[in-house]
Amino acid sequence: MARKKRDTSGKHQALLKAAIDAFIEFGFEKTSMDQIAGRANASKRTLYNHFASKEALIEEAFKMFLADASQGKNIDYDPDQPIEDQLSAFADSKMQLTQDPKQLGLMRVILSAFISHPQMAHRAVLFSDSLDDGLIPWLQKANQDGRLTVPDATLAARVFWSLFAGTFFWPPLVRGPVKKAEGQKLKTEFIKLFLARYQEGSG
Amino acid sequence: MARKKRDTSGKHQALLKAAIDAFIEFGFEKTSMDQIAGRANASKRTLYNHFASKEALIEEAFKMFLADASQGKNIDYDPDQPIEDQLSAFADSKMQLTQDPKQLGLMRVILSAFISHPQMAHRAVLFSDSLDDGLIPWLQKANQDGRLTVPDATLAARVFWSLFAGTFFWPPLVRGPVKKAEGQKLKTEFIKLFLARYQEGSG
DNA sequence: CTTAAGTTACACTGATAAGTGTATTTTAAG
DNA sequence: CTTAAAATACACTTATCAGTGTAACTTAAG
Repeated sequence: MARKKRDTSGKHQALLKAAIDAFIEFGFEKTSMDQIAGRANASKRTLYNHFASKEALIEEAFKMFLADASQGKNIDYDPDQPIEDQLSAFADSKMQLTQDPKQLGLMRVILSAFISHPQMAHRAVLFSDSLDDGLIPWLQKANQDGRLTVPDATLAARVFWSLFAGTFFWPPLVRGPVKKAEGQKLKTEFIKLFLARYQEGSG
Repeated sequence: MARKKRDTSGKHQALLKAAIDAFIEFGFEKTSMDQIAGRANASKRTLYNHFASKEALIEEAFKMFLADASQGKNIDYDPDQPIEDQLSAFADSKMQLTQDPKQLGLMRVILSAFISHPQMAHRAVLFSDSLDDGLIPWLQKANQDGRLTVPDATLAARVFWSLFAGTFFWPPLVRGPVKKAEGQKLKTEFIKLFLARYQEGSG
């Protein structure tokens, strides 16, 4: 006889959104639960009815980030498109992650939480790492197609991601977005580097 | 007639060291000034006589880090040594930065402080960036020597650092050191990539 | 309308912590 | 030894904040 149960997902989302916005603006440590409740036009008690603790909030925020980040994760292999154009498009889609101030802000918050709350560190593997996965099948297809020579697609994907993340993912977390013109120049060079190794097939 | 002035640098260093150790162990936010003073066997008042605030302490710690990091910054070009061996040695010296748990801890603390205290962000440029400088003169010499084709040594140095930092510098800050065997495999691949582009001279 | 789920207001606990003021004691330079 | 610099003990102010308890109020489902 489960009686009445109301849909409270609206409040739930509003509270979570308010928390994320506040974390981005003031940082995790400096945001109080009162602030969050106020921002969501809710009472603190309601906030605690939805989320057991402040940490539960950042956990939820992290889940949202992961969901967002895996959007547009895949790169579709197109046999008729130049290899470098496809790689370039893939790189662009990843670079957007740290070009959007909102997403960048959220990533900073999460990064900071990982660093100062070692209990969360076990989740840290997911941060940034799964971002290269989408490239693996693409590399395998390009390899089968004879347009690249990639004996180990997993390794090559990690190389590609290391190269890009070392400029377009990690540094912006500390310093803010990379400048457009500079970014393009580096991106072009990175792709040349990648193709120099995997296009002609050196041992 | 400046009278007596005693050398208090001993206490000063002890306090700073205690602060750094505590920051590494508990994190910046969770370390109290009382803890630091206690750890240095000093009174809190003395701590405040040496350092105006908690932030002054992290600033000092950052200066120490910069001093340490620029040690062994240079790579000496040797015309008789194989190119890849020299690059490998350079890479090793940089990789050590994040292999030492103590240094890694300090970098995490500093990174976290940068992220959660935007006032310090203007200093963030120095974090990680100057690390590739030492490579530029080496590349120029190798270029003059005809063993590499590097039209733009600054660009190539940035590429090299991006490639390595994307695996050996940034991720360890979040997840801890890279596993030895895996690290060697990736390092080798990175050097092959670098040489594929800059050894034979593609446009 | 009835009623229980959900929300609010608000007071409160318990704890931590940055930074200061000051009188007193220790230490080392001259 | 003398004396001023440096260190200490310690009480104190001011503030913040996570999380709880509870009684009253609002809302929507049946």
